[in-house]
Amino acid sequence: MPELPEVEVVRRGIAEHVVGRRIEAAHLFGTRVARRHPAGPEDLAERLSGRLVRAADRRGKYLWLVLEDDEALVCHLGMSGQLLVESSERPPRRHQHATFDFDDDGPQLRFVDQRTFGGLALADLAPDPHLGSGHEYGIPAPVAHIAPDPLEAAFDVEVFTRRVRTRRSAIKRVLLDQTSVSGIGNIYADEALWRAGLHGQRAAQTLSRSTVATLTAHVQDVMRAALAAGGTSFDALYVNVNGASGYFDRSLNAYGQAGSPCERCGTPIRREAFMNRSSFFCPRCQRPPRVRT
DNA sequence: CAGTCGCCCTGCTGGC
DNA sequence: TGCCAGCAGGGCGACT
Repeated sequence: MPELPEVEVVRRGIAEHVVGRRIEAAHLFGTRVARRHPAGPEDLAERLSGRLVRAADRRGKYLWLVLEDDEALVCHLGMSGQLLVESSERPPRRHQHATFDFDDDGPQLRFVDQRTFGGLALADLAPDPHLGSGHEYGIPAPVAHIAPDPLEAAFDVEVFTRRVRTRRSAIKRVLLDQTSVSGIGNIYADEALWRAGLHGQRAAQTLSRSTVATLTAHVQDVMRAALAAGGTSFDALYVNVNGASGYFDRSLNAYGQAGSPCERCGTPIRREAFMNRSSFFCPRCQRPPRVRT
């Protein structure tokens, strides 16, 4: 399940192996992969051919290839998407939904996605309203609605704190809301909450400024640690651009650890349903609120 | 408008 | 052994 660190690992791979190359031909298989591209897969493939890839950029879990003429190929990996750089001589991958050939003799780029929550679209780039964001080519239109992620220059902890303290919903819900802060999924939400000793169902608006600051720092720390380890992997669905799995999953303290002793206090980690998915937490370090939000 | 919910999809797992 | 329900879950449209 690629979240921010995993997507960043993929972005770095694209920057190294794809940026600076010119697309000779794009091939899209099926219609679902281009469902966010209103003009359809044929239009997308046609408009990508001949385009130079100038840069690889990212905000949260959205990744995009900067093309010429202020346009970008926006890519979301969904739950199981992979971008693979490998020879076109190799047999097609199972669940391979797109391939990109370049006008050199190098390997092709492949988009592979088992559960098909991911997708590709061509979009206009517009200047980022966030000051000094570091996104020199701008932000694609389909990404404009999400908030900066915790690892980018445009992220403002003051803005995020104000947002949290006006929200009537549970803090975990706010962490997962990409319009409040982007890049956090179920795994890193649970990990950051565990590190902060906060239960995910605590009402966001009851948290003090310093508690939000601490939580934010834990989000940043756990993501940096995952990034340093090359991303998290569980079932080999996540593979980086060269096909190598990450290994940060060995360091998870909460997510997926139901029944295992908490690293801090030894109490068994508990799993509970929340928002139609699972939450993992230590019932001693992360006291549930009296009134659940 | 803030908040919440259900659906999209495939493969693996566990229970009977 | 085989079958099927349940689970994994990001994002978005459709509601209240």
